[in-house]
Amino acid sequence: MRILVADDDAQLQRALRITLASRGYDVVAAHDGAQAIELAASSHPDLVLLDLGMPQVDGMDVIRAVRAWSNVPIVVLSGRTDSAEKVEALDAGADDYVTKPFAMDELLARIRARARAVEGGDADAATVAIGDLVVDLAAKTIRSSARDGEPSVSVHLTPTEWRLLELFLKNPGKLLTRQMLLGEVWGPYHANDAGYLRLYVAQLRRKLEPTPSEPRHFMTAPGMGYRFEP
Amino acid sequence: MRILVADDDAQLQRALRITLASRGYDVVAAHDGAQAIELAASSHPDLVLLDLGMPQVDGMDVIRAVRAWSNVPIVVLSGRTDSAEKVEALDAGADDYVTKPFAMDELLARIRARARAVEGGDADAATVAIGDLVVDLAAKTIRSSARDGEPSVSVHLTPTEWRLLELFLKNPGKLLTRQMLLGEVWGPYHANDAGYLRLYVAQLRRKLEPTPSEPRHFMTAPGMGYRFEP
DNA sequence: CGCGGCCGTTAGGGAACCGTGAGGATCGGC
DNA sequence: GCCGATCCTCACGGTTCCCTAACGGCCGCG
Repeated sequence: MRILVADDDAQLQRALRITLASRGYDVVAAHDGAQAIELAASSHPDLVLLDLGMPQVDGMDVIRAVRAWSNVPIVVLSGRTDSAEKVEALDAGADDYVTKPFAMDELLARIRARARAVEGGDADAATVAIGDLVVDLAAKTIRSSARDGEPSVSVHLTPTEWRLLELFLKNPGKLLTRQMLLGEVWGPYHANDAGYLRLYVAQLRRKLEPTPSEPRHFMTAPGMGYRFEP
Repeated sequence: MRILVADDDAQLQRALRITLASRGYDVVAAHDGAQAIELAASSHPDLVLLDLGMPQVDGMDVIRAVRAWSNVPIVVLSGRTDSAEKVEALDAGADDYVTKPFAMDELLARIRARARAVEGGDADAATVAIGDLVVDLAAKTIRSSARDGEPSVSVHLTPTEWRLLELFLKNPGKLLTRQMLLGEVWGPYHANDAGYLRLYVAQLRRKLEPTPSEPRHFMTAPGMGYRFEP
């Protein structure tokens, strides 16, 4: 998820960059309108965070220029609170409008809301790569990434396998105890049946690992549980 | 363009209804949360305007209930200005959040922004090819593409079959859960009647698949739902 | 060296799920 | 009032999935 941050205020620019990066976003920075238009085209961001009050090129022109060739979500930041400018920006193609000063957690929530819309429309987001396979949690599909002319072979997983895989992908690198895995997948009353886990982890390895006998992604932590390594 | 207005304040409700109707929108009114959930399913609105401060059913529960089966844009109205509630509503699935009192022209601009996203999605799926057939969602017609001098044989679908097909075509490649399909087509209270789905998916296959016994486009995902492959 | 615990693997039965056909109930047009 | 279209109910095979059970390999320990 790449976000283009266009703001001429160096201090705010820096704060946004740090905050967004810490949330796992990939941040591209622009310091004036012309640069914003250029980077919106060259860096293919998934979302644009745009300050209207930039020098030289009017922020409104940036919106119109970007909308001429792209449907990327645009979230506007502005110090102006009068509704006239809000209406103008939104009708020019902006998707949301936040007035400064703003609460950072609200801005992040609005960004998440726009990002959610992108994932719903395009299927290219929300995918996780694991080895040569591409996993799309929303669409529940697994396809082999394009290699050596091999046509995209799709892998089929059962509902229980999906629930287990989802837990692994959402906690990369972290140790997942048997108790936690069993509780999340089979409910709190089966927290002692370790047999289920061995079976379904084996199935995931057989379907997703290049060499199931020597797992590289679904590692076992003896006596404790399992760990997923991207 | 149909808008569901859910607000218990009769005066504001009336003002919104008149203003929206004068802008050419088709307005459906709900006066409490339970009615909002019901109408969101039965009237198939293109956008929901939701007041969080309604009695009996919490507005947040309305968001979650609707989001369980529908992706319709939700614009929240609320008197609360603290960012915590904004974050909660947006993360629950709301697309925008406007605090009262608000400027009417700003609200209308935000509604236009959300409506724009909906129409953009529709425009792409004007005509979809599926096998040898060409589906026109806007005109509600299906004809066989030109082949071997065969005159264009048209396929007839019932209203329910159209609603189901529309969902499939708008989410190509994605898994559609039973809950989502049943909620969108038959409303949230029939979310457990899986028999409907089997029957109507079978009808779509019989009418649209070259060999209904071995479907290539309407694939079933056992235990989860169905998937449309173009 | 024998033993027991832990993990991985395989096979099979029972249950849930899905596809299909026939038939009744409801609604609108003529 | 008749009739066709549409929607829903019900029951019956076939398939898929989940769980149980058992067996073999690896390791640490007495």
